[in-house]
Amino acid sequence: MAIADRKLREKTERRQAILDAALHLFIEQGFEKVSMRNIADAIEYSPATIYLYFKDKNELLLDLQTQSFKQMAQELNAVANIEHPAEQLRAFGEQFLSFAFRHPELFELMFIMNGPMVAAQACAGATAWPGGGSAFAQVVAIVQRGIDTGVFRPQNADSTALMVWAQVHGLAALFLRQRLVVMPEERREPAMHEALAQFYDLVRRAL
Amino acid sequence: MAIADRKLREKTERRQAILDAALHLFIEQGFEKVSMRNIADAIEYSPATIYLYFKDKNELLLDLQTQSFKQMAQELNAVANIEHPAEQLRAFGEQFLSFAFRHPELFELMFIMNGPMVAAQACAGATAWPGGGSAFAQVVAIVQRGIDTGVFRPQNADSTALMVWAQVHGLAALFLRQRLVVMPEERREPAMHEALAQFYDLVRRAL
DNA sequence: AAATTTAGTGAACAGTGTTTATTATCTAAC
DNA sequence: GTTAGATAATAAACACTGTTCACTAAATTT
Repeated sequence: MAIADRKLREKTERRQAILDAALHLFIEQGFEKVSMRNIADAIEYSPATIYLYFKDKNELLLDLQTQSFKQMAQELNAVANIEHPAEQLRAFGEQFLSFAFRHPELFELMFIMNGPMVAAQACAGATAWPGGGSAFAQVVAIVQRGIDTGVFRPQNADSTALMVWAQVHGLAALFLRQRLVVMPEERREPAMHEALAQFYDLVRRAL
Repeated sequence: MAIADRKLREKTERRQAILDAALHLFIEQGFEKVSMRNIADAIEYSPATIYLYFKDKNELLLDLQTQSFKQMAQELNAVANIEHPAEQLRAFGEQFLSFAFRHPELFELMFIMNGPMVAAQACAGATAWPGGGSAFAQVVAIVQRGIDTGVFRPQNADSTALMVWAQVHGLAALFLRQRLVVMPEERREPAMHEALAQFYDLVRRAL
């Protein structure tokens, strides 16, 4: 069935073309300023065509979110070979922040926007979130290794990982959502990195 | 000029009536499902009337945000009389989380939404954010007192305060934005409180 | 009593996400 | 090779959104 194969291939190609165009627009102009019609214009199709490939806008966003998580996972692999767990956590945090700064729109999609999560919970059961799941598992693994090797004191690895995740997410989210206007412009980025350094100092001293 | 006084009073009263109606709707139905027309319906005025009292929707949101910060400040006063700085920080964190859980819409308005910050930066200079400013100052004050009394090791109080703020904000934001679906439903709230407890354990041991 | 300021509105504009009836095209069976 | 049927794409519409503006009616001042 060569014809059916080609049809399927073309279908997934067009689907990916829509995703690519959408991501481009979102990154360039931000999520608030890009509509389904804009995306349709960019790929030179009718708006209704997009709905042949995606149930709705949220599903499109979820697909982009999953792609973004893959990209982040790839970038976070840079910390995979650091032996000391505390040092590895520190590197992870800085890599995470760096990702958030270099790709603010992707960060928003992955950790702030509601749309993709609505789609995730609609399509799968209440517990399935492929992208975020593996990202969090990465943190849990680092913490667990720290506990297993006796570097960290015994603890619930998942709540410790949550503490780490909340710390880095909190810093990035407060900054990207303009909540650091409480401090003078020139102090914002330095204070973030100092806060992160202090946090990992606490981890190294007392975890 | 008794008439002018009455007019001014009526004007601010109607303005507050709009804010009250809007807040009610937002809390009940969420920000995404409430439009300017819905608010106008609730107060039995035309949509255009709202624009006689607010420049645009963002300005209305900013006013509600400022009110919300006042409410939170009031609730956070419960921790004002705790002597030990580390214990005070812990109580602050739990009070903060409690507020976020009891008033998820207000939390969203204060710490996540873009709209109010757009209005804030439009009406004032790039550094004015009355609501958030005093909230953050409260954390800085606790930390500073800890440093001054020799309980905490000397540090930049603002970056330490940022670390604390990011921790509690991160936990609340991840939860409220459905990012804790990575763990089983029954673990989510417990893991949050464990993470917070671990964080303040680190603070007590090593700050 | 007339002129003027003020408060409020209906209707419109340009945009949004989404659905549906309709058309054109490409595939499969006779 | 022609006809019946699946597939792909669309134009047009629906019910919304935030916002503006010409216009009316009432209250105040002269």
